[in-house]
Amino acid sequence: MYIEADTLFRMLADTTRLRALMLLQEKGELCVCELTHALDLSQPKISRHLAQLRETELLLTQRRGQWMYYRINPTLPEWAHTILQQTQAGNAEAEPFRSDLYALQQMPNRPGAACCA
Amino acid sequence: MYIEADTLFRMLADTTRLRALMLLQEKGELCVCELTHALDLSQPKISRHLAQLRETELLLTQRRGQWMYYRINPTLPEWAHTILQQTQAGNAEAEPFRSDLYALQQMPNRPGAACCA
DNA sequence: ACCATATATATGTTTAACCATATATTAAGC
DNA sequence: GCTTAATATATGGTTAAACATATATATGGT
Repeated sequence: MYIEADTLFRMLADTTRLRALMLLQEKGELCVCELTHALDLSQPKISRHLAQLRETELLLTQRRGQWMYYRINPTLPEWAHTILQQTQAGNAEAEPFRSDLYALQQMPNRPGAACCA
Repeated sequence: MYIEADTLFRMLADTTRLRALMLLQEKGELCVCELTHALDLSQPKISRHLAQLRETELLLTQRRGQWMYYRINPTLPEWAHTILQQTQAGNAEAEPFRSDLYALQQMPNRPGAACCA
C-alpha cells in the first residue's frame, strides 16, 4: 500500500494515537478494551482515534467474538515501518510509553489470556 | 539533546515544515530566501514555520551577512535522525518533495553560489 | 561619514479552519 | 440483558493563514 508522509505524521502527532501505536508495535495485536485499560482513557475517545488510524489504513481490524482486534497494517511502506520501529525503540524507556506497557501487563482478565487450558 | 516524540511528530505533521525539513535533510544548510523560492510560499509563512522548528530545537540558525541560514540540529537523538533520513529517502521521488528540490536547483542568484571566482 | 533606499528576515494581530474531547446514544455479539 | 465497541452531536482549544508592520543589514550617492 501507499501512504502520504503528511498523513502518517498527522496520525503520529496526537499523544493518544502515538501511545496506542507504540503498544501495537510492541505487542502486535490488541483489542479495544486492552488499549482502553492500558492508556486509562475513555472508551469513546480510544475508539475515535482507532477509527482514524483505520481510515488512514495504518491499522487493520479483525473481529473475534465480542472483541475487535487492531494491528499495524503489515503492508505499510518500509520507511513507515522503520519510523514506527525506531520511535518505539528510541522511546521505550520514556514516559508515558513505559507505564503504558506496564499497565497493559497488569490488566486482569485480558481477553486473549488463557483461562481454561 | 532530548526531544519528545510528540513534539517531533507535531512539527513533521505540517506540510510546509515537512517540505523545508526534507530540503534541509538533503542539502544540509539553506537560507530563508532559498526555502521561500524552492517551496514557492510567502516569506512570512516560511519564517513562521522556521521559527517553530527553531523553538523546538529541530533546527539551528546562523547569520552570515544578510542571510540567516538554517540547518538540522546535529545533536538530535539517533532515532529522530533516522526518522528524518528514512522519510527523505522513502519520499524523494514523491511530490511535492521532488519538485521542491528541482525548484531549489533552478533558483537564480543563490546566495552561497560562486559569483566571482 | 551621512542619509536614503533596498533587501532579508522576523513578528504582531486577526480570522477561520481544524481537531480533540465529552456526553449521550446506538449497534453488535454473547 | 450484559458486555464490547462505534458513532452522533456539541463544544472548546489549538493552529495555520493572511496581511501588515517592524527590525536588521547591506548598498549607493553625496
